[in-house]
Amino acid sequence: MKPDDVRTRLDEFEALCRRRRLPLTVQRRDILKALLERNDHPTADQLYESLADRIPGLSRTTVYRVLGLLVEMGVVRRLHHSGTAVRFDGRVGRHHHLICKHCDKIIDVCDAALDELPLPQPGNEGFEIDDFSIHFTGTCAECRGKNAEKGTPTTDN
Amino acid sequence: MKPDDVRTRLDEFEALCRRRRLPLTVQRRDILKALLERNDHPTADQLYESLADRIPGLSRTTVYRVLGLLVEMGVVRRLHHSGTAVRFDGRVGRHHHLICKHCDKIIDVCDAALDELPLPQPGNEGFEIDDFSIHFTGTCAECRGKNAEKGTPTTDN
DNA sequence: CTCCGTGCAAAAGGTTTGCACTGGT
DNA sequence: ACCAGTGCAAACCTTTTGCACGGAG
Repeated sequence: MKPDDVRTRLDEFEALCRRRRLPLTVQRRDILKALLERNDHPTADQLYESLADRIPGLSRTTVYRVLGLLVEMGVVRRLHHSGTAVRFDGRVGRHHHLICKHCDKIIDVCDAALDELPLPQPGNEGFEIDDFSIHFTGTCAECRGKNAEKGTPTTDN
Repeated sequence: MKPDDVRTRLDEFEALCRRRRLPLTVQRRDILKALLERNDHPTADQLYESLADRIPGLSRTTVYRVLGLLVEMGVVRRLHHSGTAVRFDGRVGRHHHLICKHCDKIIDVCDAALDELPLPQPGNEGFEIDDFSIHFTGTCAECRGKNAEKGTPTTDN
């Protein structure tokens, strides 16, 4: 991410912390900064490694905790957010997924129209695309029911 | 998956085993069958639990090993196949990913045309879609180079 | 007899939790 | 002085590995 964008995002984060009365600690700021500065979707451990020398007494635990907080605040995202266990899919053909962000349920979408979308080649030369899969995120019927009862459909993640 | 489809898939698997001179053991067949019969993208452990009483001495290890074999054979798929560690993404806006199936590298795709695709609502009533993200799988420039040297572009995962 | 798949147990990551300490307010 | 964030260590969960047993060719 470009330095200017990083700065903007950090400022937004700072504002968000103030609004939520959350202390903006060095660790929080630096972990977010380190994540924003790289484009390679690092793991918690990779972030820890890259920060360990800059923030001497930094603990892995803190990296995990801060990342969890950032996700909860909506400032960063988990990729493949299902707990930690790998999930398997018996369907090998092209198909897509509905992923409920409340209960992590994954529902198959077999829709020929989606499979045949006229996909523009993304400008990334050199990458040879074999296949694709669309991940729709949202709220499943079941969780909608539950949230409707509570009257809080705005459970932003 | 419908019983007929399950049967078809199991037959294909049997044929594939014969072609590869791989023994079609009870465990292999039943683990695949259990996966095909459910639509909820189970974890290895969930499959183990559902099979433990049907196949008495079944071991978790075998479930993991057989699932690995099935993936390698192309009969089933891993969802979010990056190793085991969770990866984080600093971009929270709509964007997409190129995922190299050789080195697991993830590259961001920020392409307005992709973001604005006229997406048909999948027929799944009740699911409220907030957003989506397209996962393109293939081979990154770097790995293409490596495989070209080796002359073996068929490093199937 | 040999080979390979399996089961068990132990190891190897990755992530979370309990508890004490510390820094800012 | 208080509260929340942090660090350390240990626990926990998922996955892999080493080794011995047993069944099929």
